[in-house]
Amino acid sequence: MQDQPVATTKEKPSRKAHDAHVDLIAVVVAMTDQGPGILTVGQPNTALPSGPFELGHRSLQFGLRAWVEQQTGHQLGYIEQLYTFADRDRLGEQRQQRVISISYLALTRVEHSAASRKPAWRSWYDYFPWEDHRSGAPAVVGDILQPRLLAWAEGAAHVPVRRERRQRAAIAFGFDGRDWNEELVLQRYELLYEAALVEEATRSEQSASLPIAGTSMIADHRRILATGIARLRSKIKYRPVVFELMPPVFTLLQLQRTVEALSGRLLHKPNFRRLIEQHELVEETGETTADTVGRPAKLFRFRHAVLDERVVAGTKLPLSRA
Amino acid sequence: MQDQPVATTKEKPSRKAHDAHVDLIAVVVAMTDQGPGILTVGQPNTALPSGPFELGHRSLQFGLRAWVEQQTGHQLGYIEQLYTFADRDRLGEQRQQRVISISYLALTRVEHSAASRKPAWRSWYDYFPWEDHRSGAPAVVGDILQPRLLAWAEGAAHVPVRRERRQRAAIAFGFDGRDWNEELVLQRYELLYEAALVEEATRSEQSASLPIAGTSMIADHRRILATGIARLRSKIKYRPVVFELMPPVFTLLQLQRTVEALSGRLLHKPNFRRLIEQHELVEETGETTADTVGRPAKLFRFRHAVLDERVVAGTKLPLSRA
DNA sequence: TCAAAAGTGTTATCCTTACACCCATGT
DNA sequence: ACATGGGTGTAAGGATAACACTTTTGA
Repeated sequence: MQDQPVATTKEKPSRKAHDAHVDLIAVVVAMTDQGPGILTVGQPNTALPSGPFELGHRSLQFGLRAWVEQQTGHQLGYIEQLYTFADRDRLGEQRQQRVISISYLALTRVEHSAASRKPAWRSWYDYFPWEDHRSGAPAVVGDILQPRLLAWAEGAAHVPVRRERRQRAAIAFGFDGRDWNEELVLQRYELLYEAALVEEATRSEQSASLPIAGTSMIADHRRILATGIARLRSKIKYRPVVFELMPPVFTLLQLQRTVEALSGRLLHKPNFRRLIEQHELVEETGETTADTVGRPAKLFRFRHAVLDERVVAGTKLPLSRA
Repeated sequence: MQDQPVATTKEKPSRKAHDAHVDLIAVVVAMTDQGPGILTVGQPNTALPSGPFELGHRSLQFGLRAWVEQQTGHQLGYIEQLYTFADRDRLGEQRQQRVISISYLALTRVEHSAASRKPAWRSWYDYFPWEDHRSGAPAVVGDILQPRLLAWAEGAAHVPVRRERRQRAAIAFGFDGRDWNEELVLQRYELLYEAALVEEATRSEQSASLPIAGTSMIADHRRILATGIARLRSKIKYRPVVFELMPPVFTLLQLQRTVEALSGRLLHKPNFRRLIEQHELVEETGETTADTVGRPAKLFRFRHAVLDERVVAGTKLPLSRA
């Protein structure tokens, strides 16, 4: 590594002029009794843990860990980067400055210890009630969102724009008999934002419009949360990340319930079990549950060896024989 | 959007203390006559286009476009974010400052115009010669990299570390009869870096060690390039991004050659054609090529409609019937 | 006629999906 | 007995992979 990491062919203007403030933001996910939980801060639980990146931080990830620990008392395990974006910020005077926000997705387990600090876990469906399709499509989708989105679409001045809005809404929310796609979390939030159906969209306006859908969050934290949920819903399909959320030992139904909570959809039990066992993701412990009801279930643990053996995902390109 | 985008529960220290310099770096890919090309700058073509994010830039992406255009004369189309990382930088005096690097992947076409400025395209296999398996595994892998990597593995003090190094190398490079996985570009580069087989790894050392494998780049640009290639090799499998690199009209063989160039592997022609046509990614133009040799081929164009209709990828979870 | 590339047919195999059914335990 | 959850069998359908083969052009 060099001291001057970027040498462009052009002149380098004086640096101070465009230096930026860097914020780290965490979407921390764990399974709670109330469903898929995210770690929140602030009094009405409307913010994600976050804080500025400081010179004392050894790296971006260390800075993130430090802030989350300081603000919630929770220690992070698995972390991956989500997205980086920039906004204009205003300093005390007239001068403007940049704010760079670097967001991360973290997966952990809740500690049931009697620790001094109780981290504030909230179900992510509090913020995105339209995302939980485990009991079929929620009423809010057909009763409220669909008519409002269509009204918004028809409100466009030009025909092609109307058509495009209708189509985007139909794809994102599964209107007109289309399938629900649980991965389109961000697209759905963005549509609701554009249609001013979420509180965040009406902040800059004078129009004290009707905040309709779900609990809102400060700044753009809910958009970041949407990004995190989308990433996780996509990733559980091709990489064994669910196990970061599971206790060391679990039954297959517990595993299934977790995947269902994350994806917001019900799964087919026999086929789910075969899928897991066929991929050799788990191994029996030999124990069974002393469950209160029903036949005792075998207990399993994650086969950590799979992380070494395979790289999990397969091809999809029709390779020719070597 | 609010002016103060992040409100933590903690005190906010004075800002200037930890403000950071922000750099934008682009991995710009296009198909050239010499294979998969990346856009380079600098005299021996050892740098990616890059520049600082400035207050005048409307957004990160606009800043990136501006720098690439200014440094290479090339206009960008498709852009996606790759990764953000941080390094410590030294200012003039003793004071340290942060440098945040935000990297992007861009896909374009080369312009065959007689423009004043000729952008400097280089085959990415100049920098990663071990990644091209279109004519089978390159000699360098078996002749040089394998013995050196094994020597490096055996150089570890402890047995478990030796074992782990051997296994990582075997998985990444397909030793011991394992399949080659073209997506592990970054893992391979990191292994070679750890084993000090790339020039970048020997810079801080006094040891004027032997730079073995491929053309090196300044700072960590080659690592960023590896990240971009890996992302692209992965993405062409589940999203129709190849077409960003194709001319408006093309034959199926040209399309196949492009995918082969990107993935570094040969594909099975009949099955490739069926795959493309089955997914309805293209439509015939009605024209055929006036090709110099062989039977004239039908010309196709990308069906842009697929971007609206489907979201392309399928499920992978065993959903229960609604 | 031959080389080179375009293009079609067909089969074996694997994975996914759906349906039907049996097992073990507590109340 | 029956409710609840655990667990197995199997067959249809689709996608993939491998093989063999025909077609159309220019040299």
